[in-house]
Amino acid sequence: MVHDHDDYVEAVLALVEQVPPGRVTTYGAIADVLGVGGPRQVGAVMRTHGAAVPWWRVVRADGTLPPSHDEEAVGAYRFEGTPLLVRPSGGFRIDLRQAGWWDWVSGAGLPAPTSVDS
DNA sequence: ACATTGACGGGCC
DNA sequence: TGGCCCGCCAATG
Repeated sequence: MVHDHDDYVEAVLALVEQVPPGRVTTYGAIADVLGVGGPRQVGAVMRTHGAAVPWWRVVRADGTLPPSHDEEAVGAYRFEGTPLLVRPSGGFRIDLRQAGWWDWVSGAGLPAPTSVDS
């Protein structure tokens, strides 16, 4: 049960740890699974406790990179073979269509964000 | 109690 | 695709 602050933090980190290499999830998806709070709360947790988990596997809903440390994140993506979409503008973003992960062990049931489809 | 802020999201143009 | 605006939710000053 996610009642107090500490439990919430642990719940978030636990979900992030389940995301396998080469795949990513979003702040919103995590908030969705937890059923409480919102994407911003998840972001707040990652800001302070993200270092303890593979934070680069948590991106924004549009596939853009998590703020800061994008250099490190890119290295990790190349190493893990995370599907990326290169943009003419020079940057890139995660290809959520392929790398998206919302299939938590039996967190079950909670539907994937509709924004993820084609 | 009110205003501001943020590792966010979605609708619109 | 990209930028802008508004809604969200909790923490802070």
